Amino acid sequence: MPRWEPGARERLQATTLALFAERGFDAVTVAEIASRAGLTERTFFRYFADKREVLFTGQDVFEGMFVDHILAAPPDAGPFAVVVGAVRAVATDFFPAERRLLSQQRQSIIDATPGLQERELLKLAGLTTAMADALRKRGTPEPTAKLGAECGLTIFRVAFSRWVDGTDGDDMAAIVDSVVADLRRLAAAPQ
Amino acid sequence: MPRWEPGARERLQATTLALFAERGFDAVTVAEIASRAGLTERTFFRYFADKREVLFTGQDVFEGMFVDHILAAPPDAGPFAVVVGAVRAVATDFFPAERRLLSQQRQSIIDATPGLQERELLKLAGLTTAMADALRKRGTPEPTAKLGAECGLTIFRVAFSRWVDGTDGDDMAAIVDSVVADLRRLAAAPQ
DNA sequence: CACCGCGATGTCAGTTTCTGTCATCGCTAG
DNA sequence: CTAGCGATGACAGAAACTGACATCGCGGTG
Repeated sequence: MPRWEPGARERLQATTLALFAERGFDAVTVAEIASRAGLTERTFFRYFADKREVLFTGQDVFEGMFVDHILAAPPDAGPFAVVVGAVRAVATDFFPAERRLLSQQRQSIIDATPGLQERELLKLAGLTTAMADALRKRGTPEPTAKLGAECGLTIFRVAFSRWVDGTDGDDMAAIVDSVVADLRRLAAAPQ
Repeated sequence: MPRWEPGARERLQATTLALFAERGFDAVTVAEIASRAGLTERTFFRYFADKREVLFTGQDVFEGMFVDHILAAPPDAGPFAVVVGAVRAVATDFFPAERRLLSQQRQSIIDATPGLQERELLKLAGLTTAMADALRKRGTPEPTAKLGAECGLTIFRVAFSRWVDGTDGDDMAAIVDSVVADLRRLAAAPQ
């Protein structure tokens, strides 16, 4: 028989989510998480850089989806259209209606704790630089690449928060389209 | 004679900035800051909520400038124009050419440390919600208010980073205008 | 089969950030 | 003169992390 139960990382993550949801980020100690997962505090920190990071694993995969979509877009498409397409595609793939309750629970944990909001914002900032890099790789020049990536993030953020709220339907793609339309109308308004 | 030297807060802030610039955020302990300022660690935490917060004092004043400009705009102006006007005005008032080197030094400290970037992003997120609230107070309806505020932040961020880089001239207002033009062109492009 | 080394985990000690609580003592109001 | 206020110190302690080394199943090698 193996020396330890397998799946340490998964156990740690599950325990963490449960405890955060139950009592809030601040009231949960790493020692407690580890103990409930049948592990040691030290082992927790071998898997996760810090207590917050548990909620943000797989960010690189997420980022990669955006980047892949941007790089795979037709070469003659404009940067705004490319970014919007990537956001719509990822939004649809990554956030099906079944996932809404899970996202909602995760988001309510984050929204309740400034420290977790900070981490989320940092990850999203990483996403914009990844998108800007991808745009640049396609030939988009510099002021526009950064700006396009920021717009993409804005669209994503606004759409995601509306989707999680659940007040307007469940269709993430439709919400994205609606936000894009709002944004274009807004920026097109006469100065 | 008074029991203690006056200006504890200012001493702490000055010492902190100097030490961060000299050796980096991580290599400086709060105990050391306090000791160099002739105070105690405990007193440091009475003035600043945490070690990072020293770099972000006066954020409420900064936020207030944006809000005031938004609320003072002519009632018939569109949300995008209002936000752009506020960004341009604050940018001009708050970031004169003389301040560039100071901003540059501060920013290089922040950019060198993820923890400080997190805090900066949180403060900027607070700025957008403040701007969105101000827009709403003017009568801008909900999807647009949030979106307008996000656009304002995007413009500010991009313009500020260009200004700090110093590659294109020193005139913050001109940079803001250029970024706004880029953004409008970007969003206006055919899908 | 015996052995050896790898890899995941444990153990322990230590640093640093941050908090609660109470003591100190100039200054100011009455 | 005295009482209390307000800024600071002193101290203890929790909790988040880190570094160094020990443990020991397992898998491969001879």
